[in-house]
Amino acid sequence: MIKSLRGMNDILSEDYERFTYFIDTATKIAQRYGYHFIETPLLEETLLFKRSVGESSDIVGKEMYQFIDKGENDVCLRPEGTAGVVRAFIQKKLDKAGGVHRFFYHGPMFRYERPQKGRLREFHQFGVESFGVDSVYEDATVIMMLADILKCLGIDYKLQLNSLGDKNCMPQYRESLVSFLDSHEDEICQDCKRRKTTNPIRVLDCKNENCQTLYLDAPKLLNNLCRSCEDDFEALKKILQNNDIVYEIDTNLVRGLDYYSKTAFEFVSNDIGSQSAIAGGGRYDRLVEYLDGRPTPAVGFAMGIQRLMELIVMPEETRKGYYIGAMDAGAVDLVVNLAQHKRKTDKVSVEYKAKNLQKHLKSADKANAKFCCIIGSDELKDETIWIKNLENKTENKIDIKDF
RNA sequence: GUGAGAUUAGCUCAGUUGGUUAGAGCACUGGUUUGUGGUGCCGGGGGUCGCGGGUUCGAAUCCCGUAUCUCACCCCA
Repeated sequence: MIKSLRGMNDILSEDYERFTYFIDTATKIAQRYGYHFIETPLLEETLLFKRSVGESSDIVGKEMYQFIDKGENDVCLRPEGTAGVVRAFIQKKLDKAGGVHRFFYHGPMFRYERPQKGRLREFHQFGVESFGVDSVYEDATVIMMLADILKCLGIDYKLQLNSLGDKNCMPQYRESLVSFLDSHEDEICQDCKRRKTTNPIRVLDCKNENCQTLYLDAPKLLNNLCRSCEDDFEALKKILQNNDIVYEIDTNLVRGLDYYSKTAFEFVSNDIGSQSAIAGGGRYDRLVEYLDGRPTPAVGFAMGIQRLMELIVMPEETRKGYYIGAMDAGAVDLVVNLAQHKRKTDKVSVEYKAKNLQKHLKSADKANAKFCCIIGSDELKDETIWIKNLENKTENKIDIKDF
């Protein structure tokens, strides 16, 4: 038997119901906030991700599905969604056009990782990107939209907030952190020694207990923000408070991708195993110019659909449509004919075999139909059809021509 | 990429110190005087016990390899 590749799953039946319910809900809410759908290719030039996500990240360093195509282009399957959207934004010259552009997207992403609960090699993200607004109100609005989506799906979450500073304060902070790490070189773990050179900020969310105790004395991001970053962060907290969004500050929250600045946030859940992040995002004011566009402020988020799936509270299922069957073999042709007619407007399931009433009612019930419609020998004779409403248990006979 | 555990019917799982034709519940299907469903009764189909080797008179059971899933690390949505 040929099986799907490791970490790549089919989505069907109940999963598909949940999946589309999520997409529909998130789409509806994003549109309320003025976002428009954008579809970008699954395959992009490798350089795009190297320059946006960053070579120091694990995603680019070891998790990309990268290969040389028949035209000898170095390409890879997208490991995340933002880079492609930014590329499209620049390619369509929207950066030069000015104004505000808000996009949402959803689709498969690919990372060559060891799969486990809530982590697949092919997984689906829903995300939004807002271009051209530098106001911190936009950061807050993006967070509130995400909160709206989760609330609408009945998902419990915790929101963690941090500010990563900008080009004025981040490099300075990075330096002071590195010199702090230098002075404790002998005490930090192997991973942190590696991070010190590749991506020093990442030491902050090291899971090692020794490291964490040590870093209590390390310089804090939030204490080293420049004036404008500081003001924005204060404003952000206030806006969220005014709009009843509960959050907690986590000075060690570092996003894994290089392009973030200022606002960084993560929505987490305790109910999905060790992969607790269900959505993450932040501001990335420098990314557009990194990718050769005109400098454009931007903010966005992405959520992992598979991680949300089992948390989604689905609306109660209601009976829908018709079940049509015959109790007399001679009525089957008529029943199929009536079903075709009814299908122009309603969901219909037909039973091709003649059965007794009890069997039909059971099947209709199983099919979750609202009406069970039967033609037996009596009905065949007087050209009527027997209809029972399975919700309120009322039944009646009507002329076939009125069905 | 590293370490640990798991894998038996469509699904959830039993299966004794290795011993005849590997079981249950649910699901599917047929029948139950062909007119009343979501909990009646009786029957039926369905498994190369993940895959490949090995030990043994004999392996679902023990050993080795391998694939996949799960968990932890790493990292992230």
